[in-house]
Amino acid sequence: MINPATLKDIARLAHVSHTTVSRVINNRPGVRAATKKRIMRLVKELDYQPNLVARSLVVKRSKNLGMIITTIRNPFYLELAQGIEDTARSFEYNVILCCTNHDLFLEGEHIRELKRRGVDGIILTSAQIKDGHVAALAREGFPVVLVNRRVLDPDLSDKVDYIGIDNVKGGEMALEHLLKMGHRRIGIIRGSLESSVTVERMEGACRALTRYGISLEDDLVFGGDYLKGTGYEAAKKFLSLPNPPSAIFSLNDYMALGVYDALTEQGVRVPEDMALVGFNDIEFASLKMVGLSTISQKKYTLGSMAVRRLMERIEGAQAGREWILEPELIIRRSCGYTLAISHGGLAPSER
Amino acid sequence: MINPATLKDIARLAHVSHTTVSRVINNRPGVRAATKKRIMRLVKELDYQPNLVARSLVVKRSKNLGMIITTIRNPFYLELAQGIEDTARSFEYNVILCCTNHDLFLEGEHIRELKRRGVDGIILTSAQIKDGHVAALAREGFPVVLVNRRVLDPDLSDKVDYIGIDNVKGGEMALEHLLKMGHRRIGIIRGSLESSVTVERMEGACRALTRYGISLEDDLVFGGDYLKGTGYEAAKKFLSLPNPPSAIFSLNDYMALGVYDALTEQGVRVPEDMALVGFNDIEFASLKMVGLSTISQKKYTLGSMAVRRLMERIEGAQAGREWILEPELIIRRSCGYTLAISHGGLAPSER
DNA sequence: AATTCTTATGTTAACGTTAACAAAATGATA
DNA sequence: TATCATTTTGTTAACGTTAACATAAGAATT
Repeated sequence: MINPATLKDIARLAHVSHTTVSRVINNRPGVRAATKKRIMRLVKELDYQPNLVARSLVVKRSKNLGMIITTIRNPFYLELAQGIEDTARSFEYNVILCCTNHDLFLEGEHIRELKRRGVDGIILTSAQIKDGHVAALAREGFPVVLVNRRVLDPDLSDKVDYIGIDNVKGGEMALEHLLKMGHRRIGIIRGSLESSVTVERMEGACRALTRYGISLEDDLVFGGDYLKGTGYEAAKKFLSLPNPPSAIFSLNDYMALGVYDALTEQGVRVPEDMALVGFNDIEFASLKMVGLSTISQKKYTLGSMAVRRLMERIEGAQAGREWILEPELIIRRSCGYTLAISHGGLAPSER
Repeated sequence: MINPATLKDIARLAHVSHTTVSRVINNRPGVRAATKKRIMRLVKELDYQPNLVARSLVVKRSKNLGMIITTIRNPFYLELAQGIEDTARSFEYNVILCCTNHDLFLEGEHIRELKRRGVDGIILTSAQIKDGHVAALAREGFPVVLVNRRVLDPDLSDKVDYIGIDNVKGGEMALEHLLKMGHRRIGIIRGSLESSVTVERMEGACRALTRYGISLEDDLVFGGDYLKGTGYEAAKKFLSLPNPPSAIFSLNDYMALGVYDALTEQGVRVPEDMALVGFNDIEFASLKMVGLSTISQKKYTLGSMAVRRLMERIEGAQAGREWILEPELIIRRSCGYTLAISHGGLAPSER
């Protein structure tokens, strides 16, 4: 591997100082046209590529940002990541990918590493409700933007940015929809309580239940980790109940995949024998053969907005803003609504 | 944001030279225990974090690697990416994520950018059969490892590393399986011919066809881009044929999703009315409600091996090796095999 | 032609590390 | 106690840039 040409190499060949070359490279004014041309020719000829690590060192900007997500396996993060990557590139930023695998310790390690690497900012989607790492970053004013999950700490609200959707409303919409269709025993599958998303969606679900005068039954709530396996186990447990639910609300779509697996295995039909509503609207949900009703959020937009906001922060903007997008109920087959309609009517409560 | 402590800060406070501090940080021998302890205490106290960009500049190693993929939307790359990320971290490497969106120009841009950033090596999954960017990297001896897709250029075979599976065999297995089950008109959906994967899998498919004395019909081959939409269009086209195929081989699973969409839309049952075999075994394929028969490859392993090999290359190993893993036929519902079995027999040709 | 203003270029230092070498301090040996 | 070997520490330069300031060369004004 040949050593790439440096500013000084070009300077020597062009009989100018390296500063002049630097000026040309960054096309700053104050260089005679002839000199500029001579230098440019050499730049082309030697295929000069500026050494960004050297530049980073002096300008104290790496044009790198860190993206911390729990696991890339969850398709939800795909679209988010795409929004982040695309938008970052449009700002000439590169993205360093970090997965925490739901491990708070690893999150800390990654943050430390990213700071050592001199990233200009971090987009973090793995925040926990009480998250010391995020708190520390926020307090020192390091540019972070939380996406999807947030920290719930009033002290921090003016020190950290957040972009997400109204999860309470989303949870409420999902449950309300099932309740409207006449379901009264509804199984709820949630992920970790350390995620604000869980708390908020549960809160929404409870609101809807309360409005219908129903209280949350312990047996009908299954807690896990937002991965497919949790959905599978939850569904199996629900089915084994003496009085199983007639509908399931899975707090994310990825777990709903597991629900489908368990139901298919036991010959339980969706939506005839069991209605199902998910959350996030991952690509899978929209497949015709699946038709998972779900609460949709604009994942790409979320990622894109997060990067844009991060850029503002890097440019010095004050922290402490938040953007809450609207969730949307997407009705497909799995909730049974379309079926009810085509059978010429809704459940009793709707008539 | 407070400026982080530097070596010199610590040196000043510890009344030693910064070199001594550097020695302690990198725990090199030749520092008195007492001095070391004094420095260590300060390191802890000030929460000193070495500036990796400064270090990179002098040691000429960034401990960063670039991962270039076509699009993170294709679930195939998820698992691959995970293998890469996990393994990279185990070597204390960070991964810079780059998506080409199937654009060769963008691939070039990314490579250039990564080199400017001083990555130690690149893992590239977006190679085209004739790929000038890869060729250039290979010729200058830059550490690259190709995964999944390769360049087909005899001049380069001793200059570039490749890790993939035997796609010819995979294609052959898929088609042979369908042929064995009695199918004689088989629609084939392929992605871009610029990908070696396409050429190889097609080659395998043809071999199987030839063995059965069948020639490839133009109408039964649909070319696209390995994304879902292609599968959808292809299936619709096949169905509109005066004499539609009885089976479809989709060269990847992601397109098979589109096939399902089209078939479901038109009320064509899988596998009763149309058998279907995919390739890659993405998570979706294994869902019980889907049961997509497919050719499996160990995606995580591929990624992991690629990183390990890249590390060897960075340490100076000679280029020019390749690893070809074995594909595996995964029989699920969509190919109709299990159905045939349960009906007490196979298609005529198998009896 | 001398003076001022402007434009073009150069010199030097800095960024935070590591590396090569030099020097000082310590311990062992005579 | 002087000498040498060894251990510990320090000095300086380098990595490839940009930034601040200084200087030189031209052009414009008197």
